[in-house]
Amino acid sequence: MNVMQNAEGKESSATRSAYVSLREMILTGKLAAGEKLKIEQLRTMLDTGASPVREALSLLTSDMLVERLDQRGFRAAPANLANFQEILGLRCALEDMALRKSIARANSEWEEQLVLVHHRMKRAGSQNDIPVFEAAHKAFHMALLSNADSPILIRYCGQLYDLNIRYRYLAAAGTDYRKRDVGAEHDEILDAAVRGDADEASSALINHYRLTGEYLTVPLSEL
Amino acid sequence: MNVMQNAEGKESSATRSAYVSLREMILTGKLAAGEKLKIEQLRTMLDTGASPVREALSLLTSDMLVERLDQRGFRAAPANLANFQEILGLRCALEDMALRKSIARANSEWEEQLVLVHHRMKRAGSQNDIPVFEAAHKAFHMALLSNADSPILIRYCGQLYDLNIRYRYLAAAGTDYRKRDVGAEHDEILDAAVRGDADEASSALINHYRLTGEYLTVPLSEL
DNA sequence: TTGTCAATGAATATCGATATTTTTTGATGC
DNA sequence: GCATCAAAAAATATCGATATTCATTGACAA
Repeated sequence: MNVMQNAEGKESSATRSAYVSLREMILTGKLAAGEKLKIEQLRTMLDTGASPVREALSLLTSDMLVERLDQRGFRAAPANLANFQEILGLRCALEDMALRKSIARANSEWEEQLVLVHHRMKRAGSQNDIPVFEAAHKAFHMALLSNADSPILIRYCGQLYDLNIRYRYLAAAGTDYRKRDVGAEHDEILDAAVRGDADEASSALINHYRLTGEYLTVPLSEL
Repeated sequence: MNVMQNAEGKESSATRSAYVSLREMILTGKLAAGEKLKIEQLRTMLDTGASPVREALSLLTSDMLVERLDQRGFRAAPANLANFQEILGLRCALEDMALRKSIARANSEWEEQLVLVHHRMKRAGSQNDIPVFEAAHKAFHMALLSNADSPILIRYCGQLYDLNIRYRYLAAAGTDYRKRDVGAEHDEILDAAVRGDADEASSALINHYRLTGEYLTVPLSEL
């Protein structure tokens, strides 16, 4: 008894379950930015012991989603406009680096992977399945960088991606994407990447981020 | 009873003590790269309970000094030449960014801080007090970046600095610094930074790293 | 009023024991 | 010999209880 299972039915530890759940709750804002995270409260919430909760929170520290205050427990990482803008700027710089490295090492296998992941994202988008689209969207962006042969850089980009997601949820109420054709932006990035045009791909990617940034800055300025 | 104390006599938690000790042991190679980290072994080694050890190891995951294998415990992060070269390259890119931002926002307070920290480093160097010099050296390099107003970038640079230190220890046996005048390299960086010459400061800094990289690559190529 | 301090309540951190999982060992059959 | 699989051993992961620390409250004195 007491064996945890993940989505695919594979067994998983209580710590990992807690990690995944807490991560989700922080990213989507179910646990608010800056909020104190009490062990007991989370323990009952997730129906598990204190040890897995503490360990999961310690792990979330890596992702900059949780802060650890010595002898004073944990809290969800605070959110504010300056932090958002820093994340946006770093993403542009680091993903530019990673994308250029990826393109410099381009091969047909990577290009095929890109096309595939892009197709899945489009399909999920047309079916209006938000959670699936979100996963596919991240997969697409990470696939663009995946060929850079630089695990640490990829790790940083992934972290920043998630931190950015969080602000999307924070600003969700005031956001209006209607004036944007996000699909076209993605197409442009994909085309340039497959074509091997690093400058074009990078500027399309950065443009994609800057636009998102502008959309989010207004609602976030109230933080 | 059972109150932990840190160097300054201030109280500290068992988890923090374990974190600091384990970090030190991994950075200096007392715990070898790739080595399995058994809880029981560390528990007796640090004379503390299993919970603080586990939590400390989870925290060290943030720093990429420890890997967590689900249901299979922890291990010290592996080390190899490719990893070292990635770290070196990323340091050059990220510290270049941070240094330029720092210089762009230069003010007299920051410049004074630089001069002060540089002085302390020189003094420690002339006194041949290795541990103090190491701390002062890190303080100098971080001070160069500290004015960038970009906490996440600083965090990344600090992580990469520590990861790099680890390779210095790994390669220590075969390293020979005699042909280098590291002090002069530092002076050059400081001068350019205080002068506000970003291009000069950045190239001096990168040169400093590249030289270190060359010195270390030979002994590390046996890994 | 304001500041200090002790007492109380709440939450964190840690321990020791146990359940669970992985790894090793060794017996068995091919 | 070599693969397979069950039992034993080792290590991890988790629980429940307790010790420790932090936060709050209210009395008392300046």
